[in-house]
Amino acid sequence: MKNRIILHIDMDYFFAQIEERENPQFKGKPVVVGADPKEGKGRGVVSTANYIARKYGIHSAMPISKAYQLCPKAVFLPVNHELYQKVSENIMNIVKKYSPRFELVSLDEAYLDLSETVVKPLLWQSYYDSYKKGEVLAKKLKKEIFKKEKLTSTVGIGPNKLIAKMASVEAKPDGLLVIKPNQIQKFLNPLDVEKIPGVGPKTAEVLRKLGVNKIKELSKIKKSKLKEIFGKVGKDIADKARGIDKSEVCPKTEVKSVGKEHTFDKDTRDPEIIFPTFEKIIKEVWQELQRGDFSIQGVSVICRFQGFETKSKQKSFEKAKSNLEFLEKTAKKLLLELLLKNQNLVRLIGLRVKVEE
DNA sequence: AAGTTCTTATTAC
DNA sequence: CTAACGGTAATAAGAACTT
Repeated sequence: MKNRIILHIDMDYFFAQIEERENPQFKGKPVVVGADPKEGKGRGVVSTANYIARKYGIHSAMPISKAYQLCPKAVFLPVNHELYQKVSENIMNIVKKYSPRFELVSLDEAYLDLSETVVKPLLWQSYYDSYKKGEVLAKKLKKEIFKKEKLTSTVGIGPNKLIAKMASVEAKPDGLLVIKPNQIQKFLNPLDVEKIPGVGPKTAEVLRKLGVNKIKELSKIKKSKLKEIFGKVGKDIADKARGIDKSEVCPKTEVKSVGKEHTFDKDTRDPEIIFPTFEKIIKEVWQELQRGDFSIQGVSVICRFQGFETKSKQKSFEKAKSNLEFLEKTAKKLLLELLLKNQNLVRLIGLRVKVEE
């Protein structure tokens, strides 16, 4: 299908909005969902903050200690994953009804390919008429979700996943933004390069040093030049700056690795803390592996030390293994090697298993 | 020299 | 005082190693 219409839906400040819904007494107050702030000594990060909290400068992924500094009187709540999972299922069951071409991105995000739904049925209509139909559909979807779940969402619509996603980001909260093919450049040009999915802080910093801040400037750089600087992703970035994205809605990717990690309350070197924690991690990863018919192709152990220096050690196997004793033996050996080579205090330990099938 | 494995970095939600 | 930074997963690049 050449001319597609893709919809991206993103729930507004999802975790925090659910908490507001469940606890009306929080309405009007700053709400921060994430790690325990522990009077400002917490080690985790903010998962989601409502818009009132954001006015204090609090945002996702911010250290919870900083969030506490910015607004100690905010309502701080732990992540209630079970609840959000359930609400997510309810919502996604609604979203799915609007097109069979459905792709779940995370608990609060999904794509729909509306092409079949909205382009084909009336052959006499133009591709542009279909955008109108898409917009009507989006309004209905938002309304249905709000009626049934009392939660607001934002929808973006465009000719591909990239534009749909970027449109929804610009439109939130409680928004709807439709970008037709002839509006792509106008939409992208004034946005910061970091608005492109795949351009994070590091890439943006390199671009900034080249005097490139806006997507308009980025789109003027030759693809070959970007490829030179950023390698394979440079090519993608060049396409994205021009609004080009051929990726399909749906393909559910198979699991390639399963892992667990844990950050200690304090940096430590105490074997009475480190090893029992690691045993637990191994057991949990093994549990997770049992949920599918996985075989172990490789084991990698991660240690983050004081000062955030992160080291990993891995071992892969020609013929896949599948027994707990082997996993334990290999993982412990790798951890020992890491700890011997690095004498600093340990902040985090983790285990990741490469799997097949 | 080529192919595989290991290590680190970056990104996203 | 000047940083503070979770957990899970994918992917890419280059180093380090086998063969």
